[in-house]
Amino acid sequence: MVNGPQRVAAKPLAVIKDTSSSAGKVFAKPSKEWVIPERTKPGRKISEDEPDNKRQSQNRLSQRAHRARKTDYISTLEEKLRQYEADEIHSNVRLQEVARALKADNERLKVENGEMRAEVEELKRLNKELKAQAAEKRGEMKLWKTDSALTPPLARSPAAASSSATRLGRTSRTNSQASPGDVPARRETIACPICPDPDPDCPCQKPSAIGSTSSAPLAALSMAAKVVEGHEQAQYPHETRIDNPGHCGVCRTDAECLCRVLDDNRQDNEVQIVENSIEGVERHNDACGLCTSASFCACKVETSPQTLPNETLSHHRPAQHSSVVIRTSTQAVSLPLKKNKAGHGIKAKIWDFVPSPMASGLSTSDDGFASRATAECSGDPSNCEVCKDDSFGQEFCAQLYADPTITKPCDDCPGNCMSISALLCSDGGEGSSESSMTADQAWKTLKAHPNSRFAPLALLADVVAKHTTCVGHEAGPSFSGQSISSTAPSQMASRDFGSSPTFGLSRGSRRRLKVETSGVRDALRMLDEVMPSNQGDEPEGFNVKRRKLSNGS
DNA sequence: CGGTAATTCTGGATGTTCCC
DNA sequence: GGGAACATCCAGAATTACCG
Repeated sequence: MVNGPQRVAAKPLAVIKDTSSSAGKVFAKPSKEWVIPERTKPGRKISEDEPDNKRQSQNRLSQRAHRARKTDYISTLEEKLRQYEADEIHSNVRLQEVARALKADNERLKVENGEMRAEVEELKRLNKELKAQAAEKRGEMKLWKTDSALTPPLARSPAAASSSATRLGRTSRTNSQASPGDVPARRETIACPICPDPDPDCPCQKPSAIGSTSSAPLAALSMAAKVVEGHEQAQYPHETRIDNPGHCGVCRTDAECLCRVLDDNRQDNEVQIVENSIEGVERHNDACGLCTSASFCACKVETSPQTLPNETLSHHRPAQHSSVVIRTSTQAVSLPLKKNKAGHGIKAKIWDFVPSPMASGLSTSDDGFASRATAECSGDPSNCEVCKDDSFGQEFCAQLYADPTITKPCDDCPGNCMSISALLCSDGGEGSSESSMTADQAWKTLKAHPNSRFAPLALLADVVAKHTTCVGHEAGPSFSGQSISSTAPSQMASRDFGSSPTFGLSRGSRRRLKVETSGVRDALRMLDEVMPSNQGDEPEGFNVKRRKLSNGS
């Protein structure tokens, strides 16, 4: 019977959750020994009489099997649906957390961007002012040259001129050509309203005399140039700057040069690059449902990492730009359609069920399907390929191995396998008459029960452990999924199992546990008695009427 | 509260299709 | 052709709603 355990089991009317345990474990206890009359099964009774012919008998059995498969298929689909819904909720919560973090990050970056843009604007304004002052000064000097035929003040004192010109980043052609020892054929003089043809030795030609009138702007210019130079040096520390305004190596004056035009545009370009980068990302995709068109969102990073120039952002904020990797459990796993055996024209069996990777607790490989579909639960939580991604399997195996009844060494076991118990080990070996299954089959069977989520796994593990027998161990890498050679207990005697924390087996070896089906039945019976904490998990129309107790309550 | 019809659930019987 | 799988129909038992 497919639904046999649900029907046969007596359901407790109430359970008391004892939360007084210091370990925080919750054990369900019935408030009393309820004796509920077994409800008669509705519907047509199964006929006891043997069919007349073979065909009739075959069809009857076939139809029963077919209905069992159908029911199992539907229940499995319902379980998958519940898991998908639970995972969807979980992933949505995580996505919202990521969205909140990214939004805060975005706001912070916006503020920083605004500050930086203001700073750039300020520097550009200052740069223009300095250029205007320099141009004005040049025009003034030209005027002096042409109109008064007088030498500019800068040229009168080689030291002062050199100093000022050096600070301005340029060198006077006159001074660079004249060595200190040379006597110029005609010294350029400063125009003097008193001396029509001033003598170079005249006090009016002394630099100090004119310094008060003309060197002040130059000093300010020099100071401003230092400010700009310092800023540029800080902004482009990797560049070696030549000590002149045009650092291209070609220009020697402060006239228009391509290198300075490029310098002026560089700051604007830096800002523009960042803006274009972000806009490019924004234009790409905003279909996650959380982001707005003007916001930075992980979905854009996730979908188009190539559109985000990492070097640009990391150049500006390498330590603050948080990288976000979203890995939700509800990533679309494309389940391959079941292929016909011959590839065409062969009808697949309707109720054959291919367990999904999620439902079976297996992770997906690159091809999107279970790569460990043939893996088996070893029963050892520290050495199990199947359970390592399955919380139910991990917890159950951990409880199973933590059970005090199975940590007791077994003196009688020929392989020192630390069997479940001496009693079970002595008579529950390979030759046991009790029908049995592997640990893998046991926990899969238990997990398939609808109430497995609400069950106290410690109790389940305890029940199973009392019906579990060690039948030897398997050597070899259990994670590889390759065939593992079993070792007879008699062959295990010479092995050293003493050093491993997991039952004395070295990593890569695993025990072979045989679980009696009676133990699994007991556990299933326990699961039948577990009252789901949330009745809303029950699928609609799922035998709601049959839940009514026959005692009239 | 008892009777009754409607509904639901379950299983058997039969026919069809497809594969080996 | 035999057998398996499936769909469909039908019967039987239990449950439920309704009414007098």
